[in-house]
Amino acid sequence: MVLTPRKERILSSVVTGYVKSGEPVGSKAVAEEVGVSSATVRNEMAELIELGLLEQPHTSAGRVPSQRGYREYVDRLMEVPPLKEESARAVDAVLFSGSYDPEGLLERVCRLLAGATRCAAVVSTPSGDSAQVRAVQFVQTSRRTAMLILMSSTGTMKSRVFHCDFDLTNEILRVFFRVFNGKLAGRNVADITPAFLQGVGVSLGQMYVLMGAPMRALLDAARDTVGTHLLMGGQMNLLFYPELEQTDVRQILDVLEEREHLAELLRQRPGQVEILIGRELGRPELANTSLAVSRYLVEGQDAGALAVLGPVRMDYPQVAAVLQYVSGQVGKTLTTLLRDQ
Amino acid sequence: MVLTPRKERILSSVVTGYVKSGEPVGSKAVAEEVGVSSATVRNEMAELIELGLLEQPHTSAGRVPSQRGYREYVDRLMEVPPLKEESARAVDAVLFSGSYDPEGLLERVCRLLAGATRCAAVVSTPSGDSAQVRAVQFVQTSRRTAMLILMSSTGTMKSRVFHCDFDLTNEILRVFFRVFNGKLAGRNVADITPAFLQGVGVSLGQMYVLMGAPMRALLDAARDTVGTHLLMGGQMNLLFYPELEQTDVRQILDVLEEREHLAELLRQRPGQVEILIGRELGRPELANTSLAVSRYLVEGQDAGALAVLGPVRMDYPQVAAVLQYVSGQVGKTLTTLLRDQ
DNA sequence: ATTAGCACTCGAAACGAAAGAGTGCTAAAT
DNA sequence: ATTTAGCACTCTTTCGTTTCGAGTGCTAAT
Repeated sequence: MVLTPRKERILSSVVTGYVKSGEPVGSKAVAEEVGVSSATVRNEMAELIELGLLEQPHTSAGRVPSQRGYREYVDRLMEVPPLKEESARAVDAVLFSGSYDPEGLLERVCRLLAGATRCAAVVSTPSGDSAQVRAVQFVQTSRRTAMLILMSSTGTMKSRVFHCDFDLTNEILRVFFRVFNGKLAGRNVADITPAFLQGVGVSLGQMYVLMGAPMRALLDAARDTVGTHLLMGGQMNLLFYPELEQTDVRQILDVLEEREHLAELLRQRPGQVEILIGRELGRPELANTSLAVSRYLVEGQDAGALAVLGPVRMDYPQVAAVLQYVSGQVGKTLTTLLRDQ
Repeated sequence: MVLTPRKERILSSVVTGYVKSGEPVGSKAVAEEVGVSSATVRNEMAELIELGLLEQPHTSAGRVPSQRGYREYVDRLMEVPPLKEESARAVDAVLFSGSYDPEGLLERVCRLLAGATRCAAVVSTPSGDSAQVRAVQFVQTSRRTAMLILMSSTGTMKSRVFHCDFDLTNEILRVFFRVFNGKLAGRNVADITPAFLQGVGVSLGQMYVLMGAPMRALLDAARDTVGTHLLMGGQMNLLFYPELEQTDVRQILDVLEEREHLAELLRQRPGQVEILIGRELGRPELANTSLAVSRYLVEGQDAGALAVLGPVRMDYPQVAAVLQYVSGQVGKTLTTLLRDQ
């Protein structure tokens, strides 16, 4: 689609105007911005409607961008400003405050994104597909309970408390430690399956009966390590947009609870902010929303995604700027965390 | 306030009718239920208005319970049915599934309450005021990072990962272990303050310089152990009630974010379900909501609270039944967990 | 003390007119 | 060939009016 420069300016003006006000934009307001008469603007806008880039709620109303119009704007017209110095500093502050584990970091990032964009934020944690078992630790927590900690090569730590119906002596815990680390160290976490543990069990002979509880805990922790987790925050921000009715919001949130579908949407090309507009999201419930996704890299490898869900009438340049900066910083920080190991 | 039995039946009928429909209740509907003519009901309702137990949105509309009317209903008229067998079983299933740590359990309970009542749920964890340090464990997680785990006598475990700018040898971790457990075991967790750690530091001499990071981690973990935590869930359920406008919901949720105020509201008498109605909550933003609180006991001691926040037009008997049963079971379960230690 | 009957009240829904923002089109100007 | 001024037209919004009906309050009969 090739537009004359003036049509581009008019389309941009309609988009920014509508994003700001939420009201259809009249030819007069656009004319002032573009510097031609309102009649000219009207003629041009009529053609933009022909092209399917604008819409008219009804004759004699102003114009509103169509979803294709937003697409054109996002793909070719908008400029993503660099993040303001002070905002960038605020982001960094959040990143470097607090704990040293990836999941905690990403949780803070999720809240940050929600706050900075006034939208709902979704963050996916790195998948642990390729993670290997670094070590398994046992810590006694009471006479008959202990905590199992599974540490992986990707820096995650997952713990589970388990309960045995016999007293856990130091002796027994040492045995657990020896057996688990002996069999597992260096293995792919993804290999820890019920079948695999069955196999381990057989080789243990009678000792196996003692190890049911820790094995269940291990399995659980492994599943947790391998899987991608979705963190969400700021869902309430969607209530701020009058074009999203209460019922709409409820439906949107229901869709967000379908983890598989959401995870699918986050699978975008890494390297830039990808934006999905309205019906492009493939769900009628989300037809009035847009999703901006930016994947982050850890050690140069695609690892996870940061995303923002808001109304179609979203401030795309602002959101893109935030996502771009934050995903870059998240990637760097996580890489450092990992390198350090 | 003494009401004739018939007035009681009429008030009950108005409350249940209004709770069910959300519409003002007319004399005809009540008449059918109570078995007298609508004119009689109208006369009685007029007196109930005099008494301040009912309200009339306008002449020629049906009646609506006033907040005092709800109060009367809740205090004297409603009967709390025992929880249905199957519901009780569902609750138990949630309690006994999953992990063995109190916080995890209470999180599940929170979700459960939200789902079962279609309201927002708030759960406070037991305070660790009186907790003593059972042990401090260190687990190496990478060359220069380790996890500190603080286990308390109340069964909680809080962990923090910390980072040192020197390599953590086994030797060093053993020293950490000896020092921390030597100085802390058996002490009140609440005593772990910056000042106290300063004191410990002085007695360590030069070794102190190594211990900054783990001490900060410890402090953080201790704060976490001592403090009461508020878990919340199902905030979105409030969107289901048309009488709560979008803006109202937003304000309500803002108030819920004020942890101190919320914690204050949960400080009720243990032993029964306490219900606060509308303005009794002391915040104009909450004037259209009610809170039902039930505190749970661990080892016979008041420990924490389960609560449900919904519209004033709440199904009080149902909510009370759920809370009563769940808080009983939570108390039992946590007590067992603790005893086992 | 209760109830039937009935006029009355008040909000909600339906309708219509007026106002106003913004358009589309035509003809003049550049 | 573009651009613009001018003007009639369209469609929503707003506001006042009317209508309708649920539900009441009161009175008189039971």
